[in-house]
Amino acid sequence: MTAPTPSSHGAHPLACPAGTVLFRPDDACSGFVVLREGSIRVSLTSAGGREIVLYRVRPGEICLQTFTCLAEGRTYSAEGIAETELKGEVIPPGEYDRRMANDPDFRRTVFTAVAHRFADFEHLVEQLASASIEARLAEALLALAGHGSEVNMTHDALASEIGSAREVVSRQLSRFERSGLVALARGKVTLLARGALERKAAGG
Amino acid sequence: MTAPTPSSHGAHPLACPAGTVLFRPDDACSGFVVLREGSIRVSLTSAGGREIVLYRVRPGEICLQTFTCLAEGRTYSAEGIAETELKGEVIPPGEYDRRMANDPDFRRTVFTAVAHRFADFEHLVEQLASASIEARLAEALLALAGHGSEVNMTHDALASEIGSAREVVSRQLSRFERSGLVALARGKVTLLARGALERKAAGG
DNA sequence: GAGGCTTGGTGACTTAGTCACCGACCTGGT
DNA sequence: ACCAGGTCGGTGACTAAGTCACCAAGCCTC
Repeated sequence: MTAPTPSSHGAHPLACPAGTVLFRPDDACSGFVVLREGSIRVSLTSAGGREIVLYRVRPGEICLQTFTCLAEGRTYSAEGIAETELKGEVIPPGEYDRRMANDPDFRRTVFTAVAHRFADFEHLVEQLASASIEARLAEALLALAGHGSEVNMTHDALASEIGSAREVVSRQLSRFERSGLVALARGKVTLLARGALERKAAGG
Repeated sequence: MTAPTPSSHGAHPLACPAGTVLFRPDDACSGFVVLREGSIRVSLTSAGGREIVLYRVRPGEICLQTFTCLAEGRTYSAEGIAETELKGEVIPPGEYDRRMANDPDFRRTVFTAVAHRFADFEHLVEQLASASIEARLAEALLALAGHGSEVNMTHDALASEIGSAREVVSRQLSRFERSGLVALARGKVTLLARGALERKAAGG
């Protein structure tokens, strides 16, 4: 998959530091974000204060929220935060519409990205509806560690990743630690046994 | 919102009785369904046998599964069943691509529908992540009853609607019945107090 | 190095989900 | 009509998950 190539006309540059709030619920959408560098975390916070991370936008991917807002002319319903420094372009709504109509490559890229996101969403629903905390946490740790073996996040942040509560995550991490699967330190989880975690993630 | 107008070329008619399985996980997608009459229930069944209804396709709406399959050239990941007799057309993949490229109205309709579906999905995730069974069941009953006041479904089917278990639904329904919110009969729930149910659905 | 904030740990409790089982109801056949 | 087998719903007992209240350890700033 390639990122949509930004047009030289209409698009304006996007550059902001880590921690920037890009959008909140009820914000109007200022344009279609084409990310070149960095990572955006998109999350929902329910009435009870429970937060859940829906997905992350990385270079070459799209922000589904933004797509939805542009297609229906509505406001955002989730929150988007820059997890790292961001670089990219913002294609304003008019320009976005024009390119969707006239640029087949752009259109195809957007579609494929939307479809892909949807598959992720389905996975999220399936996990929420039927996977154990043990499995969801193991999966999240593996995903967040990437190729490395460290996850630098608080238990609270991990709870948001899987849509659960901090205490629940703490207790599950303790169990993982006692089984020798991870090592714990303040704000950090070190994976010691990927294989075993993968088995847990698969529900074994 | 208007349904995409079927082309006189390429599309072939769809007509099948209630209960027909339209697609299962891993099936290839035979084309884009434009529904004129009826209702398709799309659900996921996880490894543990837990089923959850993702959404229903009604006239003027689209099947997101199908969109995903066509956009990425992949197989289905969920199951689609005709809840009622269906009438409509199937637009084969090639024709679908052509119309997405050349027919702005068709394209806009598909986009809007995809965006709308996504909003529903987000709501589902939010509910799964943080709403109580009481609230989810109340909401489901109100949605399933529509303008009427009867829901002709078994407790098992209701459990699939909210991604829970039959026993849990039975117990919650008993509580609703004791509070005078519903009346219960085999395979049927009658809503007696919509207002109170609406309050429950909102988390009150 | 004291005070305040963030992070994590824990016990007690509530809510939800699972398992096993039973009884009521429905349907079709004889 | 009666019975057999299937579907549907109810229930007790247990486990898993989420909530609430609180405390202790680390960390940061002044």
